[in-house]
Amino acid sequence: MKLEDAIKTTGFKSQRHKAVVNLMFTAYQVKSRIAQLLKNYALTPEQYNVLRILKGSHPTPLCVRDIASRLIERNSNVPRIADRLELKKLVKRSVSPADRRETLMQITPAGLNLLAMVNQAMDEQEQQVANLTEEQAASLNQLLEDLLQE
Amino acid sequence: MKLEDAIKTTGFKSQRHKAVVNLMFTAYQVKSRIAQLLKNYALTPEQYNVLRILKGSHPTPLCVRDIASRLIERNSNVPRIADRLELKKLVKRSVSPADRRETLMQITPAGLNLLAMVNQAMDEQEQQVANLTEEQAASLNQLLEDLLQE
DNA sequence: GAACAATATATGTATATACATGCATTATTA
DNA sequence: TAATAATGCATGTATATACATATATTGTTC
Repeated sequence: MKLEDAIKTTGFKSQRHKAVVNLMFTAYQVKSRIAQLLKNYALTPEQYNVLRILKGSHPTPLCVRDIASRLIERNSNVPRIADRLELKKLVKRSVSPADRRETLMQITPAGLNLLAMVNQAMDEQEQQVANLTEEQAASLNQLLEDLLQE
Repeated sequence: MKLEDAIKTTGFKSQRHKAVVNLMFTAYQVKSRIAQLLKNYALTPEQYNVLRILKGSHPTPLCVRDIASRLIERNSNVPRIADRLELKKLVKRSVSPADRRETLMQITPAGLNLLAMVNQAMDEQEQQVANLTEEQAASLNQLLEDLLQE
């Protein structure tokens, strides 16, 4: 569905104005599609992101601050996301011996298995999530980078 | 800050993959900038969007369903956002005479005043929120539209 | 027109965001 | 080294999202 129809707008005052709304709309739609896919595995997008980060460093554990610094949403509350992942036995936590203030997190074998299944499903549906050629994607990346420059 | 530095990633497997992450990241950054600006007026982005929608139809009131259908985030809980706006006396609610199931919402003069101030601040800072020329914005709009096509 | 279905909104619960505060631990410095 | 500052995380509160359910009202149909 086109943006104007989706949010019942008749017009934008400029392409720039439309682009800001379009950016929010498109990000929301893509996130929703990903969330739907993840629902089959009882994961939220945030839990999935934390699992991916932990897989990236596996078997080396990461402390809470390290995980937070790799998340897009900087105010995500990693301890509470970790609570839910730990309940599902997808990660385990331990106190760092080097600095007892730090909580180390590590993905479990169950977490790795689940992530492998999710990633396969993601790969299979990648064009349904975001239908772009490599050339279009490169253009988009450049524009998004420009957009944030002040 | 560049995307790779911001989320401490060393590489993406494709431009397409990077574009999906970049889309989320950029939308989050822009929304955060807007949220910061709105904080000066004690509004959340969601409250601001509802106010804008009500201003668009003013003085004609809208029912809850009409507002929801104009929001990007379709699962926003309009009754509860309305609770907060009503507490601040920025909107008023009434039961529809035509259909007593419907709750009509209308922006108040105080709401219109606040919105006028916010919109002026937005206009003054628009390049800080999203730094794009009209040409770049048009390209971005086309790419975002393509992205969602299945 | 009574019974049932559909609709509109409100409300409840789980998760997440945004931000403040508190506690334990480590680092600094006088 | 004792006092203080800084750090890392957990936890509390307000708001929002996602979705299920409840209630009131309206529409439909026999």
